[in-house]
Amino acid sequence: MAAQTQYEELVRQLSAFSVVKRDLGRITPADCSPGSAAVLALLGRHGDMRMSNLSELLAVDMSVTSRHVAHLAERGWIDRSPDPADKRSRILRLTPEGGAVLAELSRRSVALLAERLRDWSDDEIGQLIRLMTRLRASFGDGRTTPHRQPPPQPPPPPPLHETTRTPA
Amino acid sequence: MAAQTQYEELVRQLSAFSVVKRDLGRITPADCSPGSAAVLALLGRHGDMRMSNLSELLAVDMSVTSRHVAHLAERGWIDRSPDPADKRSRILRLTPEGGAVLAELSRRSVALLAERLRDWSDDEIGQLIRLMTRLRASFGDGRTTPHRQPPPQPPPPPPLHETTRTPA
DNA sequence: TATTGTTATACTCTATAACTATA
DNA sequence: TATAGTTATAGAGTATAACAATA
Repeated sequence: MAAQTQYEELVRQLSAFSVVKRDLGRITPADCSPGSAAVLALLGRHGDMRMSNLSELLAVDMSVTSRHVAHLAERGWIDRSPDPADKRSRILRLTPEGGAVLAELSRRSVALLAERLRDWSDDEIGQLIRLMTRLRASFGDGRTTPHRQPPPQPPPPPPLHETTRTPA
Repeated sequence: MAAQTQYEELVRQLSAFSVVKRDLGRITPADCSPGSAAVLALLGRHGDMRMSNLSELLAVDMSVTSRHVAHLAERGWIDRSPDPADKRSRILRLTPEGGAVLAELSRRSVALLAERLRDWSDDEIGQLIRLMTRLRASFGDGRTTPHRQPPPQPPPPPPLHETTRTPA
């Protein structure tokens, strides 16, 4: 059980943390909002999936996911094919064009982080990732989510879809 | 220099981290948005200050601060008195009513965190706070310019344009 | 001329609710 | 009846730009 001061400090850090996200969100390519970028990244990382699955990974309502996906589909960056097993569902898939956008996106964010985290050691970054992952699990789990994931496991970068990953 | 995989994983964590903030933002008292709550917390923590100072602590544009502050002032939770030393400035001060709201706010957020972080040790929480603080510093500090920097990039013209979603 | 703060405007993200089409 | 997904609407956060008052 932590001290109250610690909790209040954590609240403060969380409250002010948006600045990091905002900064990172500025590098998205034209016509690709940070929200859409997150969709591309998840599709590149986990491969094809359904709306509901994506929605869960994004931890937002499906209506939100739907809009981001529609935006990307309009630009030809992802594909929505009907699920033969359930005609209500649609399978989302990154297109080659979407893969290119994702690659550029990835390049830019890695470049930004490499510059910002110049002074960080691998171990420190690893610790931060681990703790953030765990915090998300502590929050996202016990509530709205009808689905539990084995939490403290930053999913290893899974296989990318064909033309997706930045080769660099 | 960290591995690219680490950077990409960190991007993923940052992208998904909003869920924690959203969850925490749900506990604010009536008429007090998360943004306004942050203002109350900073005034309670640092004492009286000017708009510009508050704006810097919040790490948002002063126009944003101005709106939050106006909201709180309308409710009598903070006070805006003219600065005798500089008539352009206004000194912000928490009122007793504002202090009460802040106390309730604090109570609720601490309660929420205590529940969510049931399994965390003091040390782990301390580490998370330390790393988040450092990450914020790495981002917010090096450059006060929240603007696009065309810095060390005289690179091969990528297939995508710079982000210009919110042009002049 | 530069700075402090306010206001108007616009854009993104989000959830809720109503709706459709399947199951 | 319940579920997958879409759309409309509303609320919060933010930045930019134009403006007022003062330095």
